[in-house]
Amino acid sequence: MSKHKKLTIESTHHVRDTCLCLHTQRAARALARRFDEALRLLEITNGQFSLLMSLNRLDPPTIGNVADLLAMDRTTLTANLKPLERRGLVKLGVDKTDRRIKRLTLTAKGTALLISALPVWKKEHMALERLLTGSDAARLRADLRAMS
Amino acid sequence: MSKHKKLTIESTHHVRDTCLCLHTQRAARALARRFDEALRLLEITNGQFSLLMSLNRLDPPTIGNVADLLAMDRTTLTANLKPLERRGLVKLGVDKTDRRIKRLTLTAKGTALLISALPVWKKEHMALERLLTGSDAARLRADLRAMS
DNA sequence: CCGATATAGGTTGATATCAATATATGTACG
DNA sequence: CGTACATATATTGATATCAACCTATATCGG
Repeated sequence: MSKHKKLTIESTHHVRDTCLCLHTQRAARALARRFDEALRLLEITNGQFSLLMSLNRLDPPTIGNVADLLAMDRTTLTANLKPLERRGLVKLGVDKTDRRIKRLTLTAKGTALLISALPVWKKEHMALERLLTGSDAARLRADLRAMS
Repeated sequence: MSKHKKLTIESTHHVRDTCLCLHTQRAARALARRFDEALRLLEITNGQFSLLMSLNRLDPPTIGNVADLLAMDRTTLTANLKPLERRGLVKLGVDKTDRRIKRLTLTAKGTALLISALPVWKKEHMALERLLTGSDAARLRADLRAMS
């Protein structure tokens, strides 16, 4: 009996209109394109910007630290670091007391890049927030965090 | 003068805490993992589920139609269709009156797959919504659409 | 009909994403 | 001390993502 169910157009519309995963993937793609475009002159992507930014700490973070912060698989982060290391924006060093651990540090070049990227981010983010008039950006962020 | 600015920890924290692009990418990764995991037994990913679902229409959509709906680059969609076509879930046909256009249709196998995926999606989505207690899911969806 | 332009889609190359799996190092217990 | 377990990271293979560029088809103006 249940094998012979039909797939109605209505159930498709319901998924399409309510699925928070789909809505989030859509927004993620659109926002990635928007910020990639804004940052293009600096030759970094939105993801590289966020990753580099997360390395600006007093104590150099580990791969695991950053992967957790970005809600990203550790192996994805390993892959993402490669082009940044190749370009001399990031340096990987082994921890002194635990040789399993790698410490990630921004190079001077990486820091300089972030300094010039900051106003670009600021401008683009203000433009983005203007799309949310009537909405509370803080609540949106809280919801996104709750789903992460 | 402005060349010698410093990159403060505070500005890093500000970006990290407010950037809607970063928050959305994080949530998108986490939600993708969550739904990929739920759908694993059916051997489809969240993106394949959304893509297949968007083909359930009376008039078979074109590549461009679906790419717009998913806020996805046309060339990405072309790539995503390949494994689905290989597995016999989707069929690509040329439009009769305009031979530039391809029409995408679900096969019987694709439809059957969606029918068994629907309750999985429903269960997982309800669990997700429970993470948003105290928030309005409709407003969250509206905000995500506004940024797309 | 023909040349210019526009539209639909595909191809290539780089990076991104993750599961499954493997290696290396550290820790705890017997 | 040494074996078992745990932790941190890397490698591989598949798919996802997009920009830049390319091809094929349609349409429009003359």
